[in-house]
Amino acid sequence: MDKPRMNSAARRLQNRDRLEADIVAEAVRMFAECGYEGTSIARIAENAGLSKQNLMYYFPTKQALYQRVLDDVLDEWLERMAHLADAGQPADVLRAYIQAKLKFSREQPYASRVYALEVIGGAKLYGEQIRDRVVPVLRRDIEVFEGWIAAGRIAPVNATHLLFAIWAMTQSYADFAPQMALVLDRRLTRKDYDEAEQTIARMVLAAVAVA
Amino acid sequence: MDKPRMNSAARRLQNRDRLEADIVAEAVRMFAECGYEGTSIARIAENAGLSKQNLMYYFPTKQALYQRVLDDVLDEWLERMAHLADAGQPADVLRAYIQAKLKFSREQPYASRVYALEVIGGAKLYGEQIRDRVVPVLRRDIEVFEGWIAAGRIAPVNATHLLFAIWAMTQSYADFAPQMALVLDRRLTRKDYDEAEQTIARMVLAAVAVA
DNA sequence: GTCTATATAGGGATAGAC
DNA sequence: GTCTATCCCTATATAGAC
Repeated sequence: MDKPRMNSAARRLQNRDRLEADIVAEAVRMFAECGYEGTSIARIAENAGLSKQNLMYYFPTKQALYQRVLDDVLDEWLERMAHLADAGQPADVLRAYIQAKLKFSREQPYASRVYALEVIGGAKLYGEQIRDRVVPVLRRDIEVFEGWIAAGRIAPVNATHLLFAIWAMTQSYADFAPQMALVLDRRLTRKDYDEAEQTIARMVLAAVAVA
Repeated sequence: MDKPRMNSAARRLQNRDRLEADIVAEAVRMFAECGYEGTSIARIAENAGLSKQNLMYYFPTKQALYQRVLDDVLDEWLERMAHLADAGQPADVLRAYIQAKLKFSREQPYASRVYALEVIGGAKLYGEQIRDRVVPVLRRDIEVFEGWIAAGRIAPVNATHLLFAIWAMTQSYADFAPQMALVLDRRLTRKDYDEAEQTIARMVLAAVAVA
């Protein structure tokens, strides 16, 4: 991937991108585990392998780093969830939606948790972005459901609460995984996620009366 | 309620109980809004109407106060949820369970959120109590579901994931209420909770194939 | 861009008078 | 039980040398 003849300015930019990505990855993990206030930039820097002052060269304030973390979380999530409701049979779309959201919980648990922590705390630092980037997507999904109902393609359920339910069930496999692990007396495995997907899909599809 | 002839020792105890309850109530709210590290005992004390040093007379450390907060949250929750699965038709028990859990989310959103924050963070400070007090209850519920399946009273679903799903859907009406408010462009009302209850019950009952 | 040094604030916790 | 005063630590952020 590295072009040997790349000029120095481009190499500098690439190094910077890589370093920033390392910092953000460590920040996601720590913000998820310890919360915003419980995480110090010194420990993020230490775990990312640079000094606190050096980290602050790349991210001038803790809030800037936090915003960047949530920006990246949303970028990744929106990219994965895009175009899911565009077309197809309701049952297939719903199954794909559940599968994609659950996959995100499994593959990016820290991202899911950072987002959840922000929402639970009242979205005090990131509410505007949620309003601008997340809410329109959710509203569009609800409209898709309502279109299906109007067309008689699924049973008449409350589309808003149906979406909230799907979101809640899939999200909890990231957020509440620690409690699930205590109940199961072991960490969640890939098989658990597959069984979760089947159970959730069964509930949703049975409620809207499509196979 | 106050007996005029109550002796001074009893009155002192009662005042202490009331003051501690005020402190805990304020602590629940602040821990839910700002997290453990984001909440200072000075601000809890200020909002509860006493000095920081005086608060520390009643709760010697911040952790002690936090433990007390979670103890009280669990007490309240366990009391409300007790005896729900003891008897009755599966459909009635499931409906009552959903209703009770959802009512807790509506009436004690801060309690739900403090608990959620602790779990999301990996239950680092309260994991042992969750293991001792919550997990046995959840396992018993799962066994009840499995008993119904074995007896052919409900369809054969994955009982564990069914319970996780019910927990997730009801819990989210406390934890994710801020995001729901953004989607609806208004705060959740009693009517929203009623509609949520109907939608969740519909999903659960349809999945286990009982009316 | 990375380092040493430091400013400045706030937090939890303690001591001791009353 | 409540107050004043204070210790000690950690945190974010900044200044300036190299």
